[in-house]
Amino acid sequence: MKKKRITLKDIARETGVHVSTVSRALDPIERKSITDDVANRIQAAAERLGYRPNRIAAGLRTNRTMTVGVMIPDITNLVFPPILRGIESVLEPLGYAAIIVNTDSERDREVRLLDVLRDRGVDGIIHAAVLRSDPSIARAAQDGLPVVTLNRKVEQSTIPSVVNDEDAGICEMLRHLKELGHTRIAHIAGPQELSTGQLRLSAFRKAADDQAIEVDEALIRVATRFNEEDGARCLLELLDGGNVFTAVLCANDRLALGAIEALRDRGIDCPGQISVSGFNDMPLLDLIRPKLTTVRIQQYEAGRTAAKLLMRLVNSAEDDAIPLETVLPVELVARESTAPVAAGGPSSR
Amino acid sequence: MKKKRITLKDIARETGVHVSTVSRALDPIERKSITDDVANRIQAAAERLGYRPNRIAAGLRTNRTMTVGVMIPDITNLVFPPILRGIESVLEPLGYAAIIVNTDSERDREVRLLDVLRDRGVDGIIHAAVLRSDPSIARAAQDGLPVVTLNRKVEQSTIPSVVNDEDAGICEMLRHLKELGHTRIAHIAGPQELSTGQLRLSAFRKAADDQAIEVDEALIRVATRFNEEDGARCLLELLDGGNVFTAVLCANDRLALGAIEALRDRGIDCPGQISVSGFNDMPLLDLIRPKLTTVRIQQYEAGRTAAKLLMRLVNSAEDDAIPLETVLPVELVARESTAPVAAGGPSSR
DNA sequence: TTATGTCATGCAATCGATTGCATACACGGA
DNA sequence: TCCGTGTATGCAATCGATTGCATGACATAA
Repeated sequence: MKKKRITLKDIARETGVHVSTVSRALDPIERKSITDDVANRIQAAAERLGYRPNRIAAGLRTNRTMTVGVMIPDITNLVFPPILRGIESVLEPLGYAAIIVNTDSERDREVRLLDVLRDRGVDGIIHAAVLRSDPSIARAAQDGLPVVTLNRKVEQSTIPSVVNDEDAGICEMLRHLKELGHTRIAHIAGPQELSTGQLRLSAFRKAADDQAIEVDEALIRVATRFNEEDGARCLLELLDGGNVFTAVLCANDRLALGAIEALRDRGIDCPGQISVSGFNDMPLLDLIRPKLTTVRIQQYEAGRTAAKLLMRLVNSAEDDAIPLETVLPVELVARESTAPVAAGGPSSR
Repeated sequence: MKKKRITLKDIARETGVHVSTVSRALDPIERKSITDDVANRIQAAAERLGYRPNRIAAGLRTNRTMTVGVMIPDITNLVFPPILRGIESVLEPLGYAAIIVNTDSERDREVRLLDVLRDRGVDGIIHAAVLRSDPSIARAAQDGLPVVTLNRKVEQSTIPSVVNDEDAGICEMLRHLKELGHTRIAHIAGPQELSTGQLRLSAFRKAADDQAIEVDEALIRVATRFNEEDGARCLLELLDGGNVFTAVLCANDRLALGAIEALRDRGIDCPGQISVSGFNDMPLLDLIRPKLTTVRIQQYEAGRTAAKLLMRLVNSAEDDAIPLETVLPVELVARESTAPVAAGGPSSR
C-alpha cells in the first residue's frame, strides 16, 4: 500500500540522464548550466512523477535543514502566539519551518530542549524564553549556531537580540499617572527571576526618580508569578499594609486584572478611587471592564524582526553587520482603568 | 571557530573499534550484543567527547525523523495552545518534537503546508484544522503517512479522529436553558464552512427537536466568523428583526461575548432580561462580567489523546486495533450569564 | 584433535541529494 | 585537418548512521 517515494534516480532513469544532471536541472541556480531542452524534459518528468525532494538527504549533505528552533516559556501565555505568527510570516515564504518548544522557564528543560533542537540540525534558534543568564544557549551560539534572542539579552555575548522598549513604556505610564494627579503610586512587580519582571521594576525605580516621584518601598510588592491570583494577593497586601496610594502600576496585564478584581471584592472603585495600569496589551482586554489602561507591545512585529535577523545570520556574508540590539517602540493605550485622582486627594484606608 | 561535530567515527577512532560496533553499543536495544567492557568504554568515550547523534543521518537511513507535524488553523486562537501543550506532553518524553503550522483555514495554504511537513519527513501528522473534506490529507494517509485528526473527521476515510462530544454539549446547554424556563431560544451559529460551526448548528436543531423545543428559523443567525464583532452583529440582527426570545445559545464563547456586549450597548440586562451561553470555556473567561455560562472542552486532554493515538499508529504492530473515533466528554459550566426567565415571560421588543 | 556452535565484531552497502572534478563533444579559427 | 576553448554532462565521493551478512575467536562436545 505504501507508495514508494520518487527520487532523483527515478527521474534520471526516466529521462536517460545522470542523477547529478537531474539535481542540477532542478536547482534554480545550477539550472543555467544545463541545456534548456534537457532541463525542460527533466522538469516535466519531475512534475509528472510527482517528485518531492527529500530534505533529509539534502540536509545530510549540505548541513542545512531549512528548519529553525523556537524556544518560548509557554505557548499558553497569550503574548507568544502573535510572536510565533510573526516569526512564521517571515520564515514560511523563505521555505523554513519552525520547531517550537516550551521551556516552562525551567533551566533543565531548557537545556534538554536545546539539545532536542540541535539534534534535529536546526539552522538557527530564536530564543524567547526569559531566564536570565544562560550558559547553554551561549555555548550553542559559540559553536556557530545562529541564535537570536527575543525580549532578553544574554549577558556578555554577541548574540543579537530584539527587545521592546520596556523602559520607555514604564516611563510613559508613570508620566500618564502623574499627569492624572497621582503622586502615591504603588507597583506590583513581576517575578525577579524573569528578565521582564526585573527589567520593569528597575525601570519603575528609574522613571520615578527621573520624574521626581517619591518611591515608597512599602508600595512595591513583588509577585511570584505573572498571574491574576498573585496580582490580587499583592494588592490586598498593599491595602492591608495600611498604605496610602491612589494608583497601582502593574508589571503586566494579568497582575493588573487580579488587582482590579481584588479592589472590586473590597468594594473599592477602579478607577474612581484607585487607578490601575497593566503592561502588554494582551488580546481580549477590551472585553473586560473597566477596560485596562496598558502599554501595547508589538508582539507580531517583534517576532518578524527576530526572524528576519535570524535569516540574516543564517545566510550572512562575512561582512554583513548584524545589529546587536534592536529596540522596538511601545505605545501607551489609555483606556478606562486610570482616571484623575479623586477630589479629596489620597487618603489612608 | 565552528566546533566540529563529534561522529561515530570519532568515537570509533578513539576506542579502536569499528563504527558499527559504536553504533550498536550506543543503541539500548543492540547494546546487549556487545561485550560489557567494550560497550562501557564506548559509552565513556561518547560522553567524554560530548557525542550527540545526528538524527538527520539516522533519519535518512531509517526513514524516521522523530518529528511529527501539527496542523492547526491559527495558534492565536485560544483553544489551540492548550491542545499543543497536551500534544507536547505526550511527544516530548518519547523523544519526538513537533513542527507546528497555521493553515488559517485556507485550502491552498493547507496543501502547501502539508508538503512542507512531508518534505521534512515527519513521522506522522496531527491535523486539527477544521476544513471539511480534504483530499490532500486523505491522500497523505493513503500513502502510508500516519495521520490523526482532531475535532473533525475526514469523510469516508480510515483516519482515526479525536472529537469532543459537541452534540452532548449543545444538548446539555439547551436542557439547562429549558430548565431555567426558556422556550424562545435563539442560536448564533458559527461559519458553516468550518466543521465546528456546522456540527453545532445541526446539534442545536437535533437537540431542540429531541426536547420538543420549537425551532424558529428566524431565531437562527449564522456568523461568518467566530469573533466578537460577528456575535454582536448577529445579536443586533435578532433584536432588530423584532423577534421574541429570552435566551441565546452561541456556537462559541467569542460570539457570546460579542452578543453580551451588544446587549449592554442596547441597555438590555444579561442575564436579567436575556440569557446568553457560550461554548469552549476559553481561558480568562472568569475575568469577564457577567461570567459566561459555557461548555467546557478538554483541550489539553484532546491533544494528549490525539498524540497517544498517533504514537500508536507510528509504532503500531499490524494487529494493533486503533479506535477510529474517540469521543471525549464535555462539561456544562453554569456561571452568571444564564438565569431563570424573567417573571413576565417572553415579550416582544 | 577436530567438528560444531555461539557470540562479538568488522565489512560494506545503503538511504537521497549535492558537488568538485573529469571527460567528451561541439564549434571556431588557423 | 588539427588544436584550443568552452560547455554540457557524467563520475564518484561525501554527509553520518544503520544493518544484513561475513568472519574470526573461543568454547564445548565428540
